Amino acid sequence: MAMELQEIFPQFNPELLTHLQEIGQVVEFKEGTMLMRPGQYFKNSLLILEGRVKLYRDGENGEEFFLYYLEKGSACALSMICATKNEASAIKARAMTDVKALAVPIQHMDGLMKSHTQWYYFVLETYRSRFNELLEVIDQVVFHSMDEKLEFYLKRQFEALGNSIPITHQEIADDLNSSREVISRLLKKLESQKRISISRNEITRMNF
Amino acid sequence: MAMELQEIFPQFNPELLTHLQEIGQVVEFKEGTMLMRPGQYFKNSLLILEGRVKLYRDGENGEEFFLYYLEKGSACALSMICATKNEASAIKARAMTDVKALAVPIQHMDGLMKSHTQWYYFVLETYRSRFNELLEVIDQVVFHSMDEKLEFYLKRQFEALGNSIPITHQEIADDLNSSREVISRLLKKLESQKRISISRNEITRMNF
DNA sequence: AAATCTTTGTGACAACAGTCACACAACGAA
DNA sequence: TTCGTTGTGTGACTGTTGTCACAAAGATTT
Repeated sequence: MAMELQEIFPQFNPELLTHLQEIGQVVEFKEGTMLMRPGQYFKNSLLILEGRVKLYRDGENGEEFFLYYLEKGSACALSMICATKNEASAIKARAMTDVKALAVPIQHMDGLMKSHTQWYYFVLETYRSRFNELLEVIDQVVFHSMDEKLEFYLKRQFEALGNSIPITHQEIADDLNSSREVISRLLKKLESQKRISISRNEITRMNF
Repeated sequence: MAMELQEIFPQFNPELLTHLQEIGQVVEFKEGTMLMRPGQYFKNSLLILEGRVKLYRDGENGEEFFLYYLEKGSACALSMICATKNEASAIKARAMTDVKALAVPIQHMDGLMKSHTQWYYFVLETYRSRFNELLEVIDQVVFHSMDEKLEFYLKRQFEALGNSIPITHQEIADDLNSSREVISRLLKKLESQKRISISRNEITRMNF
């Protein structure tokens, strides 16, 4: 486990890693589990050790809009932010695979920040990159039409999941807050341009 | 000036305030000036002392989408984030009024974080609230139609500027990345519902 | 007062996205 | 195999938003 942690967080020095192991606890989530629900309070900040977590923004009528993924080596910015303020979260997180994470109780956050420069940088960098990710999402929804949003979406999925995404048109539609028919049509267009290939439950990258 | 700072940042203790005054420098911006352009690098983190700054996200074709305002007592999250990472910014900031700000050189950020708990909380709180603000913006553009976006927009303007907003329909359209005609029509509808009243260069709150 | 510029109002139309209805294909279970 | 379930394809229609053209009202300058 010491080895493991060090590989996942190479930017942390041994003392910090040891400290994290002492105060943290490894927790596991089964695929499909919700790690976080809107309105829930945090007692821990989560560092992802293994697996993939999908973050959504929740609409008032149960819609779910895809924001970004968290993977090995990243932390949930919200769990850190809300944790420190003991505030309710505004997003939903679902384990896309079985997930292993290190839960660091929030009461240790202040101490870590002060005693470990690397932790402090890590937290700031986490905020910064999530913030930028949100800004990119805003770009997409504000300045682009559905076909461009879909391309952006697929690009991000390919980056995270490889050259073949196991997903239904309906799920894409949900992630983009659109409708299945629209997505199907746009996918057909991309397929006819030889940029992707479509089969049941799967989209494969070609000239993308 | 000591008095002034203390009033604007009542959560800071005297030592922190003194320290900030020593290392920081008061800078002024005339109305209309850009405090920040996309691609620009930061050397300072800005604390707003006076005036109102409008933050935009920039589109690829020169569009500007309104994100939020910064006012007295708040800091630019981006200037702190990007500052610490020495990264280029992705948003535009324009002084809506004459603005006075305290510029804190980035090389002092680490020290401040470590030596002043209140500064550390301030920075985290700044991130947290901007982050939530972005999430709310995403809500609006993703889940709502133009008339609802306009209502949300007006609500925020009324909150920031009082019961009368000096603005043209064209400017609103730009802020929402829509078109003047659409906004005019929707405003007319709100006026016919007695929720606002419209006159040239001005929108006044009624039952809003 | 006349001329000009800016802002707002409005109808007609086009384009895109969302909805409905329904057919059909792929897959798994009985 | 057959049946039922899930996923995909497609045409017709609707509603919202964006665009164009132009008129009119309100400011400002001369």
